[in-house]
Amino acid sequence: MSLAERPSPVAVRRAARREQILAAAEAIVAADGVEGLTMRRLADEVGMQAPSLYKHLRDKEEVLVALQESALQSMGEALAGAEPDLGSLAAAYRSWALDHPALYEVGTGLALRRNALTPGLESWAAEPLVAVVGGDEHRARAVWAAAHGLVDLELHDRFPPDADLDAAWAAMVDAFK
Amino acid sequence: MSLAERPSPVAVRRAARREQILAAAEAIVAADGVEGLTMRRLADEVGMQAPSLYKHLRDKEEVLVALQESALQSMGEALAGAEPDLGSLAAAYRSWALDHPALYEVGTGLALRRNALTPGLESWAAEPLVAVVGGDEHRARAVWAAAHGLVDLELHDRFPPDADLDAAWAAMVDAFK
DNA sequence: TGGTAATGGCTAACGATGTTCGCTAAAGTA
DNA sequence: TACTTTAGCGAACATCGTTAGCCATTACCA
Repeated sequence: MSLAERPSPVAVRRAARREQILAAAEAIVAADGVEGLTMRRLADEVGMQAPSLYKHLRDKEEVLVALQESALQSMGEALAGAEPDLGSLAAAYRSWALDHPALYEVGTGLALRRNALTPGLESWAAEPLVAVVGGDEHRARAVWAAAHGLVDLELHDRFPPDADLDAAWAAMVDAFK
Repeated sequence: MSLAERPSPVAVRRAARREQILAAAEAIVAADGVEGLTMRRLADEVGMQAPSLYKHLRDKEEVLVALQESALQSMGEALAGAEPDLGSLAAAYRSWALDHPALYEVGTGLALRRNALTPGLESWAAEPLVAVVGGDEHRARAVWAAAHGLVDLELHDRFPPDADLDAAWAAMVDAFK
């Protein structure tokens, strides 16, 4: 850190305000889902008027992209903390998603804005999975997709109410073992 | 069909109007995606004003549910027409989805309104898949989810641009073979 | 230290959205 | 023919994301 690069106090405050807004956005989404996230509601939560948000953010999409990044980050940590076998990873994936259903939706339901995302975050999050299938990227994508599909369908209530989802997950893990 | 059950001409016209509206809705979604489907736009397409739509439909959600049903129907037909092996079914699934991306989104992205749906449609559509995995319902759900996950991630641009998705599909099919 | 520029709030407002209301003319029915 | 139902209409409302314009405070610099 050279002197020239030291961030000015004003920049620090600016960044802190932005973080505060994004944290509030995440809280709203966690509490009330994506459809609960409104610019006015968000502004309210941080104690300002909606138009003032635009002094800190370009538009609502920027909020969603930030949430997407946050989701990827948190999910990646959950996967990294799991035992390095397919069953444990699958379980970690599923429980993270069920614990953060709305954030999961934001994280995976929006088209990925690659250039807006921290470079490498994506592959970093997927890394434990790639490792566990022996480095075969195609297989890794198939497993990832299977897990995502199971979660997505479960979250959207697409399985019959009496479906044994534990068994479905087991079947998936078994297939890729 | 007894005499008493024969639908009156007025009921027939009513139903036809409704069908016309839903067909227009499907066309709009196919052309411009779900976000292009607006009540005013829809009304315009069938030559009326937006409020008049509510003489035929309860609300916009009813339109979406109808589209969901239509998607399930069309997709089920595509699957039923495929060769009864996993590779062919997977290919049929994928190409239907890629041919109808927006309809696919409506069909699978919304929470399923089971009670609003034609009973049995769901399991009918899934039938070819269940058959090909030998009747094991858990395995069938895992395969279904894997296919859905692959399509969903592809449609949302979640795979790296240079990813070989044919290979990913092959890996999935191979795993469940 | 005083003057100037940038920052970060505000209110008002716009256009688009889904939807409700009340009216009316036509169609169907007795 | 008289009544009721139907299916359209325009006006309007609340909510949404967002823009414009204004203003006080803050930061910076001669």
